[in-house]
Amino acid sequence: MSVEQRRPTLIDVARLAQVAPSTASRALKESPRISEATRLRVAAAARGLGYQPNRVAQSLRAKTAPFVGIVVPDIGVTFYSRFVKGAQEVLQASGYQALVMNTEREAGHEEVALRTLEGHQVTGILLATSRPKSAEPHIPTVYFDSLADGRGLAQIALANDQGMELLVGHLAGHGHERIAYLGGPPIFTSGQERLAGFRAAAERHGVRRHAAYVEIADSSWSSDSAAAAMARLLALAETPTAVVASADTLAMGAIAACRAAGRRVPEDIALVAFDDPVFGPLVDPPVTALRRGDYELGREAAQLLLDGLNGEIMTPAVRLPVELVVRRSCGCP
Amino acid sequence: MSVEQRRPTLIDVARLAQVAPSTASRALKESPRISEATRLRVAAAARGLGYQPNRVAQSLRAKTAPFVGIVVPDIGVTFYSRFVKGAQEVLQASGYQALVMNTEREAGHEEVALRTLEGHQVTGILLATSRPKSAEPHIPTVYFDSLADGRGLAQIALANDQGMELLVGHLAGHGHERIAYLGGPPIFTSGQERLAGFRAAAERHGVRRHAAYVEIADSSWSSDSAAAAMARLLALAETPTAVVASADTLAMGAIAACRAAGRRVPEDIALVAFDDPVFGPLVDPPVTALRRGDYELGREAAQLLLDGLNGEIMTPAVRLPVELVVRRSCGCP
DNA sequence: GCCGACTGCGCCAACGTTTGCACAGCCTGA
DNA sequence: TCAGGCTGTGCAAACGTTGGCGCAGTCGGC
Repeated sequence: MSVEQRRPTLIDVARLAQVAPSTASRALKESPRISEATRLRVAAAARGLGYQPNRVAQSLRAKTAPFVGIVVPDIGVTFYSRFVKGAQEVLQASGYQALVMNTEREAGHEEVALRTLEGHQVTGILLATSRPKSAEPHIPTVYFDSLADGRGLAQIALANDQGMELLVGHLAGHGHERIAYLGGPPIFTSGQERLAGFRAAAERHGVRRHAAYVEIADSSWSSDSAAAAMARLLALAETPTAVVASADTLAMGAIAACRAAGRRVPEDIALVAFDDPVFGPLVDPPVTALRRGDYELGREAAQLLLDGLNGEIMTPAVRLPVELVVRRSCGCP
Repeated sequence: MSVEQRRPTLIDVARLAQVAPSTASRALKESPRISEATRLRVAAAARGLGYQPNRVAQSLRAKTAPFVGIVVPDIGVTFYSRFVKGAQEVLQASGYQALVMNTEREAGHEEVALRTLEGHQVTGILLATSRPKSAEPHIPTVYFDSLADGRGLAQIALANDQGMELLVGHLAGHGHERIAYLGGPPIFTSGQERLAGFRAAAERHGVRRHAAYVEIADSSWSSDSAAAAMARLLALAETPTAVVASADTLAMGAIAACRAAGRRVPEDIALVAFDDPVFGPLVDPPVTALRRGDYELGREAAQLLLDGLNGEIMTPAVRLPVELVVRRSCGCP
């Protein structure tokens, strides 16, 4: 009466094909020194039983699982979900599964995530959360957005300073002299680089420096917290004439804050953003922003890891360029 | 000279603590019949060595891995990435890791994904891709957006017809009589339900039926393809006065198409959408849409799976309500 | 003072797969 | 005729963990 619910194992296949398990294994693996007749018999048996190799057993024997951990701050954010998707594409093509972990931007979670991944014997890690000096995992790792030092197998990041130069240069080229920076807390390397890049670019373009012109939203990177920060900028006696938002969500919050305060963008205050927002061309006003190639970033990072696993890393530190997309929010004609 | 790179195993811990491996295992598991002294000795040894249990070996022995597969059409889409995040939250709290697979909306990929997950001995599956009749996995599965029949452990879906009633009712209440439907190809159950729900609601509200008033974008569900479909609607001799878009990306494409054609929304043509778009309040015009609770959906689905694994499914088919958020695009005052 | 119960621990098998090694049969060449 | 090589297959160990079972020692009750 009881139906055999157990999934068929290699032993079952071997028994059906009248060979030893080791022979069955070799036959399925296309290894040499197996006669054609046996190979066919085993293949038929496997097909007949609907045999699927047990990856867990394979991993145990191989002492490494076909997994790559991807650690991101928040997969609910469009950029990271695209990053993950891009990475998944190239990883799957090489037989790896992605194990995605969210850190919620908390150091403790990152620590737990890395240890969990180690416990699962992952082959490699893509670490996109990049606190400057978290404990280094004992597993081949590609760092995203953290070129701090020579950690891991390789590092990849956006050209944060090139981006800031593009944004600030564009605004300065249109005569803006009071330019503010609206960013998230600079706990990640990219945040630090963007703020530093902003300052350097401002200096280069002779933009007046003003301590109050750097506003930091809270660690949620949410539009709401950016709106609050923007409101503080608007409350200044001498308000800036332009704002550089270091992320798309922040730019959206800034627009909302301007509307609430009755300031028009770009007529009263110009706005540019580092990240190109989803539906950016359709918001009012369309946002001038830097385009990033989210998927490419993930693909590139994954490829870097795969290369590294094969010992073929050529460039251990890659910078991906960004591109300025001019729309209406900067006040261009 | 050679550094011991091998990660410490339970055997190492046992050796250091001068006990048998089985004793070490029990000591770490807080199982009874272990003296307090031994427990402490083992714990100290484990800590000293930085021992991390090998999950692969545990899984092999347990014949099931602490993984839950999550199969989605496209994690690059905001809704699914949030769904995944919500699910991950509750799964991790119960010690499961999420194994996310993209199907790219292709049946073949779904098949491969399911077999891969089985190979990895996952404990359960959240299937959010829901073709009406794909092969059923042999693993406890919660279906999202597919209440077709009594498959799997449980099913969860949005209240698609309630949503359509809200949208069509709202438009009809404002006097619209020529209402068009702009959807993606109805290959998934939710797409079919929305189209059917639209038709039923239109009938109920006495909206004139017109074959040309149903336009289907291509399977990419992209804004661009929606724009093309919208352009076809605008080219009609008697254009509709209102459009119901069955997804946020489609609504965005529709707005873009209207702009390109010089039609104003909502003055010339009203627009409502099933999904609340990211940054929806900021697009021009702000879109009247249904809000879904993306994260909650994922959380709920995961909880349903966990309950099912414990044999405590109360309601095998859950419908999550949606909520109408009225903004400007529908032409309300 | 003896028997039974209980406590604390070790032995061993098992999970499913892979692979080094051994071995049997056959063929070739001297 | 026999050594040596080649071909095809099987045996067994190993990966790290767990849990059933058994065993030695102690303790308590009669």
